[in-house]
Amino acid sequence: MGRQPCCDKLGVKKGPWTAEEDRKLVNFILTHGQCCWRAVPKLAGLRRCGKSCRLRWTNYLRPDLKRGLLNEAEESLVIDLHATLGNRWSKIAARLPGRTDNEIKNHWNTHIKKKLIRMGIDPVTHKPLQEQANEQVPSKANEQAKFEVSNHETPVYPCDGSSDNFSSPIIDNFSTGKSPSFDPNISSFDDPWMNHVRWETFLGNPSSWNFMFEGDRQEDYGEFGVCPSAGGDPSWLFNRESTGVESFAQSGFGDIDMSEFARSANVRS
DNA sequence: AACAGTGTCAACCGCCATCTA
DNA sequence: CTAGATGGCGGTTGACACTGT
Repeated sequence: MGRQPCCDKLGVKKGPWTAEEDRKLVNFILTHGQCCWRAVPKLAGLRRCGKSCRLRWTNYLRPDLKRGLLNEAEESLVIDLHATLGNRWSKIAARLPGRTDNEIKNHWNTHIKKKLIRMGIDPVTHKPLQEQANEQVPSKANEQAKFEVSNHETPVYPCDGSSDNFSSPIIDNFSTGKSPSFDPNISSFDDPWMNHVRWETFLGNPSSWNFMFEGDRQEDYGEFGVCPSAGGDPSWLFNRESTGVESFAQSGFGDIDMSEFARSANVRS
């Protein structure tokens, strides 16, 4: 009846992942693709729960991830999207190529929330904080907020639909179906790893999957795994059926013509 | 130098909708 | 049809780093 449990609770390791575990997981996924997470730990030789493997992959190891803090455009976009979507981080993340829901959630809680409060905006409702605050003698925080608003390079737009004049290049791009932060003609990957695995490199030339990490990742990982199989078939990147959701190539490079993508990678669609 | 307080973020927890035997 | 597993999601935690006293 039903399915088998996702993992044997006994003997399952928890806590931070080691470089060795990361290497095993990445090697496994590059070889077999994202399929049944329940089977991943066993097949990859990991004493981890499948759920933990999925999380580690999606939040940290996926090659299409951007690293580092969100830039101003991304931050503004998150604020705009949060105004309409609320705490649906996965939905918000889907609009920001290379960013994960966890990352956005963390950034919201540690940076944006405080920034909005300093600016006198309720981070939940996106409306100005209570009128009583305005009636009080301007506090230091309010003065600071005014200063920040007047000096903010990326204006904070009203998000409650109250302004008919509201126009954001970011949101405008969405209305036309264009991603605001990803231009396939320009390398938007400031991460050395991502630069290396840019599609024209690793899809067009799968043998290039053998590489060394650069910069700070090198000491953690050393030599990366090999290209999936001798043939280097990257079709798993496009295998929607296997996961039931968009693979990372599709979700991460959402605006690229994936049929062209697939053709160049000799992948059956 | 030692300690406390604060910030950051990776990872876990628990819930829920969906899937499947 | 149903019980139970899976995958996904949002909330929370805890370890570590950093800063202030």
